Amino acid sequence: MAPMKIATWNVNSIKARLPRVLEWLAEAKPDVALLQELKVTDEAFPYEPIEELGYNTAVHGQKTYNGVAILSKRPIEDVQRGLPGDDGDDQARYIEAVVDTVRVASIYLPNGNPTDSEKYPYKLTWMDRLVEHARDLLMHEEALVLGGDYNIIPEDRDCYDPPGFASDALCLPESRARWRQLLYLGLTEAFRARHPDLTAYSYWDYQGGAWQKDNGVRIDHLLLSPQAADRLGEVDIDRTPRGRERPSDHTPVWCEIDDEAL
DNA sequence: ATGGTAGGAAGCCTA
Repeated sequence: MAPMKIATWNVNSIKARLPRVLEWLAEAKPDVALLQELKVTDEAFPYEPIEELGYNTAVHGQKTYNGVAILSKRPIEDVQRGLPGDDGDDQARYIEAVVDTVRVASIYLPNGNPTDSEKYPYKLTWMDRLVEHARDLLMHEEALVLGGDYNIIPEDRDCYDPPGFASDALCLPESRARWRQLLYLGLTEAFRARHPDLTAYSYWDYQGGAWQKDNGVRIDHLLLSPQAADRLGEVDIDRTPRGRERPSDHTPVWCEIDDEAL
């Protein structure tokens, strides 16, 4: 079998972005696509044109805000909606499922700005819950890919203007400490593992000509369990969709998971 | 220059 290509993309409204998503699926042909910020309910998700391209779908939608999905050319099994750890949290930011030999999740981690609002502590406690859930998942000792918009700039070199972002929720020490907690569990960040010295971004603001100036940040990530990291093939950021008409402000990040060794 | 742009909802919020 060919390697499994797994991509993550914050589409910023699946309705507004449908032409961009369809052409990207047809061109990039990911086996699994982890989407975030759908901004639609489950009922309003555009299943038909996506299924016509050969994708199965698992959606955890929400009106106006949030919403995540898993698209897969192979069957989707054992779908789990919502991040465990707080039954009172009704924001649709997490969906998990098994595809072939790999467990995958599509994650839309809270932004956390402004930091003097309740949004910042929500981000931090959400990350605490993610750390706890990742710890549970790693106990299974299986191939696991946690992909999504983490709203975390891991290091200053992942940002075009570190001083300008120093007090941003994407960079603050409490946010980065929780990001490192995920890494300390034994998760491997795919892009940095494959490209130790590269500067590359996955998000550019719509404002101020950020794309044209390459004023970007790298906040979309793929975190791999040891069993997935052992099978890691190529990793890259596909800048093409960001340069098109009516783009998302994010662009896809993808990796290959090779077949299991015999 | 505490602006600017995009999306969705409904005349503001989120990013």
